[in-house]
Amino acid sequence: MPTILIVDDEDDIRELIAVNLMREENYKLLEAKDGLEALDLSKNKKPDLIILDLMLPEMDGVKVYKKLRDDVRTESIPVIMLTARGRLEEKIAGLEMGADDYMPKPFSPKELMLRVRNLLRRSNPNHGGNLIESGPFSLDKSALKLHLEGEEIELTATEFKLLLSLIESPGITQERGDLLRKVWGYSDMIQTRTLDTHIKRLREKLGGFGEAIETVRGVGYRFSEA
Amino acid sequence: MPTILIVDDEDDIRELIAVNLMREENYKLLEAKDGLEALDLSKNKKPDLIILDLMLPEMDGVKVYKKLRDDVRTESIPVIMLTARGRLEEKIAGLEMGADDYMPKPFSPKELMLRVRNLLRRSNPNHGGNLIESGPFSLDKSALKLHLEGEEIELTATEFKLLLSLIESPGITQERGDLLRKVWGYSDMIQTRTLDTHIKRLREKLGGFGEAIETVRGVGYRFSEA
DNA sequence: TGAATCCGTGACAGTTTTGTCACTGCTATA
DNA sequence: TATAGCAGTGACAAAACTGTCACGGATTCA
Repeated sequence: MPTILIVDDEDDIRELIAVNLMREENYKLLEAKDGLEALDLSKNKKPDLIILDLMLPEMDGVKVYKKLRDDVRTESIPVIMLTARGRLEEKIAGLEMGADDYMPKPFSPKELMLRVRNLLRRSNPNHGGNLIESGPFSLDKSALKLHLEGEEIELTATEFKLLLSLIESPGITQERGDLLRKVWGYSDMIQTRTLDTHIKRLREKLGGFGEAIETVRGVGYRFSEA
Repeated sequence: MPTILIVDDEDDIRELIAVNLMREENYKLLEAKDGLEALDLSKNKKPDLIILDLMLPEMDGVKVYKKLRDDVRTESIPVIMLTARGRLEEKIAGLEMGADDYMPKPFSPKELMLRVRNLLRRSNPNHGGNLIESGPFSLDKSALKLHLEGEEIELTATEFKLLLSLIESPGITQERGDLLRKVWGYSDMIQTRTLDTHIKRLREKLGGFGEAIETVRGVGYRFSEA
């Protein structure tokens, strides 16, 4: 759950952004009205992303940005700059400073969402090693959940381990004994129907994508990325 | 569960190794009596580690080793060479060829175990991104288990997610709301005793190490690596 | 085609997990 | 020291999870 810091002196703009961010994703928000507050929050709460209006009272956005970049605690946080349309010099200044992205005002909330999502993905690839992806499948090892085409699918602990075992070796047939060992810790006991039952439950939860788990008769199962 | 290929023409040595490997760890074993069989198995079953006796009928171990290294499918598999004591020329030849380790015969099973474990750890660091370690804690994201000072501790799905959340930000205090969001997906509902109860259960399972989860009164909890 | 295997499936009961609650104990502050 | 707020704890019932089994369908091979 990434934390996003919104820095703008206009209440309604902060509100607009906040509402749109909260709608689609599970973000945590921080807000700041001026540069000093922004710098303070950035150091103490360390957001994953900053949305920074360049027009600020007291200390302008460019100054804030430079101060952020000068501190080891904040230098790597990606920043999206908000700038009034047509103020080209600001835009150029922003890009030259190495800003990660900028948005001219007035902006489309949808577009902002997309940029936020992209930047977060870029700066935090793989969700800290907790995401394993294969085709449309995205397994979250920290939440024990599966994301499949935008849908979030709850898995039980056993289902999760089983799917992870399969998905970690795409295209490779895993013998029944292997899977029983990996998931259940069984050392022998091949003559059990437990594996089949759990495969069935998994396939059910995967809906149409259940076919990604292929049966290899007499051997075991294989995950094939679509 | 790593696969280990034992290559030796003497039945009793293979047996000796097998028995010792199986005793302490959860390895899967393959066995080969001669060089041809070894090469065949290496390509088709792809072991994570090979224990190779240099004295083999037909094709000697050095030749087998060279062939392994010449094939992209097997070149990165670590090899432990077994060599008769005092045959210094073999020892040197082995090391020069880039062998990963060697053991003079007769060898101590215990020592062999240690070398196996070390090599596997070295060649497969982090268990493929599934291990997260902090002090004596080692969380296995694929098995949903905790290893603590050699002991294996079973965790429920909720306990696992909670401990992972804490352990991923060592030293950082996480607010009650944050943890509730991360682990349970609650968006508000701070006034619940659920978190406390699960913290208690976790601490119990951690035994003496339960103190690693510190209470920050009025705020939340913090994991501190010992 | 027929026999033998192997796999898919639905039902079910035992077990484990889970969240809640009431109560107790602790800590900070005045 | 008194008080209020917060955290720890044990018990409990509901819910979820899990493994097993019997049966039926599918596949392989002779």
